[in-house]
Amino acid sequence: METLGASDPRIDRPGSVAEALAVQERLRPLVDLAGSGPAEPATVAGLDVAYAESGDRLAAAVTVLDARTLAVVDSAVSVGRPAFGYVPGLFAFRELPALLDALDRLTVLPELLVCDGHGLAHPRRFGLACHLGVVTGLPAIGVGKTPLLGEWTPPAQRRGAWTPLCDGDETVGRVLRTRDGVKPVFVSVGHRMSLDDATARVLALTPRYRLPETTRTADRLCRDALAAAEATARAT
DNA sequence: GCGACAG
DNA sequence: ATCTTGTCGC
Repeated sequence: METLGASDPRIDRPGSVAEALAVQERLRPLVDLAGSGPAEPATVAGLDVAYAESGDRLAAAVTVLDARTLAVVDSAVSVGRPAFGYVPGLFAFRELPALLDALDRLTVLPELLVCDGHGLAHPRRFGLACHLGVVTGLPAIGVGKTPLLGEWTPPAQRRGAWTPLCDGDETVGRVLRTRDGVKPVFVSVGHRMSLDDATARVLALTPRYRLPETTRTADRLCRDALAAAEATARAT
């Protein structure tokens, strides 16, 4: 259950901030902004990671939901170590190896990835959702709980209301109210998905709570997996 | 120069 | 992210 070492041909494992920035610059042009993904995917995956307080271990989880019923139809976890320090803007390098390993363990290939973090709403327009999308080739969207950058005004209190998230002249995402009167989330395009479709998808995934069912199920799974790994480590 | 800064 | 108590509400 351990994350494989530093040998995943799909990704780079930068050893410095400068190297990580170079990787983002190189991959950024590969993001598909045409929205070539299915407007109504049959399956949607949620991805999330939990960290041990010691900071030396993490658990990544992916849950695949039936897009219509929101029932979990598959899931997988991967326990490993953070692959990079936490640096705002380089966040993806920290979780990518473990998330890809978890994706590899799935039986059902999801048609859309819903990431816990941003996509284009990123200083170099290449947040975790873009990175995961490009590396896997799957449509992806980013849903952040707090903004990384951008100017915005609060959307109306009603579920479904939204305002643009802007970085200078560019609209990099949307501030979306997923529940009446509850703090909004920050939606941005990751890969092969339009902002309109991404918004519709997030609303379809939030019939009851602020956060998408995808991230909620993945969050519970990675927390449980981490707790189990910690318990095993303690007993060994 | 001084903050802000996804998880 | 994680650490943390109680508290308000359905």
